[in-house]
Amino acid sequence: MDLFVSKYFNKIDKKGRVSLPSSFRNILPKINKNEIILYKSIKTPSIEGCGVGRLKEIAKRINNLDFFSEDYDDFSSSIFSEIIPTNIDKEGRFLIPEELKKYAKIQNEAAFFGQGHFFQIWEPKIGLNNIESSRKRLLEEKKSLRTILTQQK
Amino acid sequence: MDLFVSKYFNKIDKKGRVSLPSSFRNILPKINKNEIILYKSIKTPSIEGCGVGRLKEIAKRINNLDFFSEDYDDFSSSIFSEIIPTNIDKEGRFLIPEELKKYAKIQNEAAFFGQGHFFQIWEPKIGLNNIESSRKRLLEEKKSLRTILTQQK
DNA sequence: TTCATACCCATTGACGCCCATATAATCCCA
DNA sequence: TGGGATTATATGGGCGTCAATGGGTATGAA
Repeated sequence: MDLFVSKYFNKIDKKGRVSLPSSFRNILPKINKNEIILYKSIKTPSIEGCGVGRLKEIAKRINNLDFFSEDYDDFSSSIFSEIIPTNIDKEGRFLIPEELKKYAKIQNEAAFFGQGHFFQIWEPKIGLNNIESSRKRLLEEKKSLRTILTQQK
Repeated sequence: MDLFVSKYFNKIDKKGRVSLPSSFRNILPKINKNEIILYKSIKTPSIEGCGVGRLKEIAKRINNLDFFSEDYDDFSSSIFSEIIPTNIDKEGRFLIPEELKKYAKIQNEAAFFGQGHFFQIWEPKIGLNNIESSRKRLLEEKKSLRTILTQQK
């Protein structure tokens, strides 16, 4: 499995350390296997993270936006300048920067949600509520959900 | 036969392990033959499962959506975070995650129902009742299998 | 010095791997 | 073709390993 999937709830210890779920660690490329990048989610009060390789993908997507649009400026400045490279220790733990912790209202426990090519870190209750709302929105638009889930190649 | 078909009733042992029916195991691709993915059924109190190949298809489709759209967020959080990859041991057994067991009210025995490209896991009595009601609904609405099978899209 | 962080070591519980057995299915040969 | 022998499947249990977590200490920057 080479995608970030599933949910994990890990504790943050006195020193501020938290384990990146083992299955997430295994997805990181062997080179840079002890580094992830973190940044504020644009649309939600959560932290997003991924391996360093993913950064290039994001850059490409932004670059495809119209260079003179407001979106371009907005994304470009809100993403790149906000990115925080972070090291993972030998036990697979890392420190969540204070600013990001505050942004996501995280205190003693962090919820890790797989999102395919990246993952999110939430305050557990807020995160679960958000998943609930996303799911409701999708179910209301049954047609698109069916298309994605049931299409055969 | 490369489809999940038929019904099986297997016991869950003290450690929580249950055998994936042999005929289901044989359908899994040789690569990834010891991994399945599980998730809550959207419409019924049951667990659905399939091989990892199917997930990659879905991931590809989601990734093709507009990266900055709400749909993208909704799909990725409702689908990827709900998916639970699970390993199958050498004897062909796996663990049903607690959360899913609770969702499907499964305790000591699990019913496996083939559904073609995926399968469902039910609490045996609930599952059998569901089949019964489905059958009744079909009869009451006087739909014949023939009607359904010959319908054009 | 003081604070922050990385490294090292320890603990606990869960899980994977291995081996064993019973029952069922299949095979094979006289 | 009958019946013993082999194989497959479902199931049970021991035990080592790993993931998550906690804490001590060294290192380095302010």
